[in-house]
Amino acid sequence: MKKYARQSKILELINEKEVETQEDLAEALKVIGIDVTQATISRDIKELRLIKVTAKSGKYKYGTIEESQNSISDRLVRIFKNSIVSIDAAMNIVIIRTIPGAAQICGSAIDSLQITDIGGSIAGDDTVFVACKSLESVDEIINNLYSIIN
Amino acid sequence: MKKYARQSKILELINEKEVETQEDLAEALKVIGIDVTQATISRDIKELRLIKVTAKSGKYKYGTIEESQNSISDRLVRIFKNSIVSIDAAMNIVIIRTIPGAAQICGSAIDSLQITDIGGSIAGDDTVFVACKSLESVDEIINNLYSIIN
DNA sequence: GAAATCCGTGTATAAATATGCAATAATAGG
DNA sequence: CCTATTATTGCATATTTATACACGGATTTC
Repeated sequence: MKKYARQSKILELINEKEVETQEDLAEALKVIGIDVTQATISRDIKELRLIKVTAKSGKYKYGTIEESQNSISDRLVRIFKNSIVSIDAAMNIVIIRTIPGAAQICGSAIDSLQITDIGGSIAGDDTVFVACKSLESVDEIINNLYSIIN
Repeated sequence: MKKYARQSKILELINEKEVETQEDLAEALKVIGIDVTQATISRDIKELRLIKVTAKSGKYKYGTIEESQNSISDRLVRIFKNSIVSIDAAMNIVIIRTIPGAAQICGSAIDSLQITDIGGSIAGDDTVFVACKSLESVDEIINNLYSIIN
């Protein structure tokens, strides 16, 4: 049963360097004396639940879910940036206008940020209403949102 | 700029049902009036940082990193199960024997479980030493480990 | 100890995904 | 309003990944 020793090595390898493809991985393994085909690696990767993520370079690389967690909200922030048209307020409601169809996703983005003093949000097609728990917190929340965009 | 509206829909779709391939996604989008090719979806998926995960059925499906977080340690537990040969103790050190080459990965598994009273662990090739903070906690920790295996 | 079963793997290939290039659309600058 | 620049997308295809099938070796069963 050499499978787990191999899988262990695979984890090591993808931690050490950016492995782009399963072929690459197969080659790297061959160097250290483990000789398997891409097919086997495909199966290992499935078992290990490894995922292909985009490295800083923009290239793909294999990684673990754990290590990718940092970049979670990253994604939302990026979408956020690109779809917000304006931010305004009416009493304790922050009104965010987005490009058409993007309100839902911006809503989720905001929710996932877990900003204190936000009671909740509701999103239509191009507008998100964010309910602030107090009038005092509105400005801060707006600033908070702006800071994400910039 | 219909891109973000589309990406928003993509997120909705993969939440609603198990989408296996990018082609499937393209078809589902077509149904709701969004007509794009697989190539575009590939790019969207890269931007959204969606990942292919194994659904309960064993099939692949697209998902977000967030939703896959539950299954994180899942993986480690599975490896754990399959590579542990024996668990024993010497004073405050729990000694875990694994199949050759699997000690490292088991060590990481244990670390990631964040069991209280474990000071740390060190792994060779087929043996892991787990340092318990007190003699009293040893039994409990061993039971803990056994329960994972079963 | 032969037969049946299971597991891990390679081979070959189908299936799925990523991408270079070109066209088009959106945006900005004057 | 026109031009330059940048973004978005499709098409075609290269690249990458998953898998059906077959096989060998272990393990179990009777």
